[in-house]
Amino acid sequence: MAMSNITGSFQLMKSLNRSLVLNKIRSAGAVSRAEIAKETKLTPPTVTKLVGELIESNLVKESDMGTSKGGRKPVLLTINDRQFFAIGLDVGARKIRGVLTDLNAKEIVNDQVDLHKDISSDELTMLMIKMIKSLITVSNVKKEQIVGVGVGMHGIVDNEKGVARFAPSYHLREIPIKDSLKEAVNLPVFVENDAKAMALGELWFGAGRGFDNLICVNVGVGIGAGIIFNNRLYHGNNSVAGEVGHTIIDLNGRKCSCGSYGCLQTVAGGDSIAERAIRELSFGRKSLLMNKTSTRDEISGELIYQCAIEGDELSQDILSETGKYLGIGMTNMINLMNPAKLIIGGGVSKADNFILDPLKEVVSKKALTDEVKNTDITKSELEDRATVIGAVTIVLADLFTPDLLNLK
Amino acid sequence: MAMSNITGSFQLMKSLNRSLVLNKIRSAGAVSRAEIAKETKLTPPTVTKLVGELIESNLVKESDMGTSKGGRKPVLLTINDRQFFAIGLDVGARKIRGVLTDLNAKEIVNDQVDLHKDISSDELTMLMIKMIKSLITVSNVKKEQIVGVGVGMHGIVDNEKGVARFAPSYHLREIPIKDSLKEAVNLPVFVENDAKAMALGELWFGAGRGFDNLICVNVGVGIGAGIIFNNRLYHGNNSVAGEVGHTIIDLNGRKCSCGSYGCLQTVAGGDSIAERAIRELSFGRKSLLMNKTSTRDEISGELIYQCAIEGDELSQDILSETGKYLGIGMTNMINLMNPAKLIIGGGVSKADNFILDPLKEVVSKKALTDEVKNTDITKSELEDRATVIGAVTIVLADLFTPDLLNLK
DNA sequence: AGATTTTAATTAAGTGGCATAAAAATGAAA
DNA sequence: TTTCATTTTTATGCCACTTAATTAAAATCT
Repeated sequence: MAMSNITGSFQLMKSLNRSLVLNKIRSAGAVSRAEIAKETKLTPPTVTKLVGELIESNLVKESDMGTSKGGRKPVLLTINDRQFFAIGLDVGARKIRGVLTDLNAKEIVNDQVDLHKDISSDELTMLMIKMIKSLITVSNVKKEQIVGVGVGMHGIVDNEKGVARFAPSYHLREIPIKDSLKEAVNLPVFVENDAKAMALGELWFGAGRGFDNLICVNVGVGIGAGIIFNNRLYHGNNSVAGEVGHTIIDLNGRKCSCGSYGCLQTVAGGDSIAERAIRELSFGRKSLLMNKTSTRDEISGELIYQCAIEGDELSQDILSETGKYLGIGMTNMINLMNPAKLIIGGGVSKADNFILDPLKEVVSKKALTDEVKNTDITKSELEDRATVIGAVTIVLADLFTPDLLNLK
Repeated sequence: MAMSNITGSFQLMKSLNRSLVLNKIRSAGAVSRAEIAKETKLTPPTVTKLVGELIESNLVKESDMGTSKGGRKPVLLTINDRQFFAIGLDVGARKIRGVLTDLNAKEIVNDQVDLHKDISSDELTMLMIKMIKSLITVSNVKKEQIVGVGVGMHGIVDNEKGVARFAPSYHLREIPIKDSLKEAVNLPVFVENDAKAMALGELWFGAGRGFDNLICVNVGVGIGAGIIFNNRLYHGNNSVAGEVGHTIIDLNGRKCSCGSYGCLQTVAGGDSIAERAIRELSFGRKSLLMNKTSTRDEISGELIYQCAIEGDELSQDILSETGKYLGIGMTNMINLMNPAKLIIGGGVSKADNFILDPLKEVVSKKALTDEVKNTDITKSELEDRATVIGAVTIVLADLFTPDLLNLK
C-alpha cells in the first residue's frame, strides 16, 4: 500500500480533536477550556462541545477553579480518575507482577506471584487470570469500570494477535495470551513485549515525558529495546523490532543462545555479568562477593550491583566493563536510529551509575557526530515498575490516543 | 510534545483526500473516478469534485476511455506529465549527476560533471547551479513548469536546513546548499542524504513499490541506509539516522575513518574490497586482476566486480567475504528494525550476486526469528540512477504527499 | 463603590466539505 | 428496442467546525 491511506471524514476530524482535547487534559493534569483552545488551536466553542461530551462519558470531570489572570476564573478540567481503571501485568522470567491503576497510572492495588522455570502455557495463563481477578476483587472496583488489561511479556510477542511467540525463560512457544485472557475475564486485552511496554511507560509516565522519539532499553538477562517514533511504539514488520541484544558487536565473540556469535547479550546481558565475576574470582581476585556467597551459583547480577554500591572494586570493574560493552551496542543503535532520548532500564537501574557512566562515555566517544555523541541518555525513572506501568499504559494509550491514522 | 498533535479541520480533511486521490492516480498510472471512489472509500461526488480541482490545477488530465464492464465506459485519469517537471541532482564523491524528469520521474534530459577531490564549497555550489540551469535550457521546459529541485548529497545532511553538514569525499563542512540554490534559481529546493534519497526513489519507483516500511542501503566507500517508516523517510533527531556503516561489528577490528574500531565500513565498504584484493595478491594469489592492472592504485571495487563476473576466483572470493560481513551489518539492522524489505544499492548492484548471495545467507542464518530470517532482500532496481531519481522523488513527494500530519 | 477592563465559557448563526439520493450519460446485453 | 449495469454528475442534507455575539465572573481603575 503506497501512501498515507487516510481518508478525511467528519468522524476522523472529530476523533482527532477529541483525542487532542482528552490528551491535553491528561498530560497537563488540570487545564481550563480556554487553555486547551489556545494550545490545540481549536476554537473555544469546539472545545466546550468536546469537553461536554467527555464529561458526559465520565472520562473527564470539572475540578477546582484556577487562578484568575485578570478576569473570570477558569474551571480546571481533570481526568476523572476515580471512574475508570486499568490493569497491567508484567510477566517476567521469574514472576508475574500485577497492578490495578487509575487513569493516571496511579497504583490502587498490586500483586505478584513467583513462577517456576518449567511452567506450562496453561499454568501461566491460569496464574495471569487469577491475578487479574484478584486485583479486581481486592481493589473493590466494578468490572465495568475497568477499561482493559495490558500485558508486558518477555520474549518475542506478536502484539497484533496477542500471542507470546517465544518465551525463552520457560521455553514456551505460541501462548495465546490475548484470546485466553479475553475469554476468561471478558475485558479488552493488549499484549506487548516487555521492553516495548516499558518504553511506552517511560514515554507517558517516566523519563521519556516530552519526547516523541526515543528508545528504551531493557537490560536483563536479555537486552531488548522499545522504539518510539512519533509517540507510538514501532513494531517492525513482524513485531520483532528492538532485538538489540542479538545485534553482533564482536565477530569473534562467544556463542549466544540464539546461535550467533558475539551478540551484545553475550557480553552485556545479565548472565555475562555473573560469569565475568566468577572468572575473575577464579583468577584469585579478592572481592566482597567472596564473603557474601558460598557457592558460585549464588553470584548474580543483583548481588554484584549491591557489592559495587558497597564499594567492592571487582564488582565495580565488572559493571564498568559491562557498561562499555553496552555502550557499543547503544552507539550502534544511536548511529542507526538517532533517537532524541535513550532510556536504560531493567536490572541496571539498581547498579547506580556504575554501568551508566562508562556507557555514556563510550557513546560520547564513538558515536558519529557531535550531536549524537551528546544523545540524552538516562536511566529508567519507573525502575522495576517500568514494565508493569508500561502494560497499563498500553491500555491507556488505546483509550486516550486511539490509532486513528492507521499507522502501523 | 506528547501526542499526535493533529488538529482536525476542514482543510486537513480536504488536503488528506486531495492527496489520497492524487496519489491513487499517480500510483495506478490510470484510473477512473469510480475506481478511485471504491479504493479510497470516498464517495463518487467527492471524487468528482476533487478530480475537477486537480484537473483545473493542471496536475491531472483525462486520458483514454477504459473498457466497459457492462455499463458506461470509465474515463481514465492520469498525471498530466507534460505540464510539470522536477529536477534531481546526485552529488557523489566523484561527480554530480543531474536529471530533469516529468512527474512520473521519467527522464527528459540528463547531465553530469566530474568533481576533483579538493573542490571548494563555492565551486561545488556553482557547479550545481550551472547544471540546474543547463538542464532547464536543454530540456526547453519553462521555469514555471518546474516544481522543485531535489539534491541527494553524500555525507551528513541536515535536510530541514538544507545544509550538507559534512561531505567526507571533499572534506567540506556546512555547505548551505538549499539557501545557495534557492537564491540562484528561485525554485523550491530539497536537500537530502544520498542513501535517504535512494530509499525514497526505490520506494516510489523501484524495488520498494508496494511497501511502506523498508530500508535501502547504499554500499559504496561509505555504507549508508535510508529508512522508510509509514511511507516516509525517517531522519532521527538530528538527521543522522541510517549510519549503518559506522555500526561496530568487530570489537577488535581495524580503525575506521570515524575513529572507532571495527565499523561495518572497515570490512564491507568499497575501500576494504580493494585492500583485501591487494593483500591477497601480495600473498601471491593468482588473479585476473594482475593482468588488468599495472599498479596497486588501479585496483578498485569496480574492477573487482568486473573480474568476478568474468570468472576470476579471487575476485569472487573477495566479494563473497564482503557479502558475509555486510550480512552481519544487515542482520543487526534487521534484528533492530525488522523492515518489511531490505534493498541493497550502490556499487554493489554491479557485483551481480557475488555479494548479495552470501549476504542473504548470513541473514537467513543469523537473524533472530524465522520470519526475519526470511526478510525480503533484493538489490536496487534503479541501480546507479537510484540517488538521482530519489532526489527527484523528494520533490514529487512534497507535491503529491505533503506532510499534512506533521509527523517528524 | 461603581465603572471599566479582562478573561472564561456559552449561545447563535454561518460555512466548508463530505454524504446520501437521485438523475443523467453511456454502453452492454437481452 | 428494451433492459440493465456502470460511470459520472447534480441536488440536497448534514456534520463539525468557525465566526460573532452574549453571558459570566473576576480584577483593576477612577
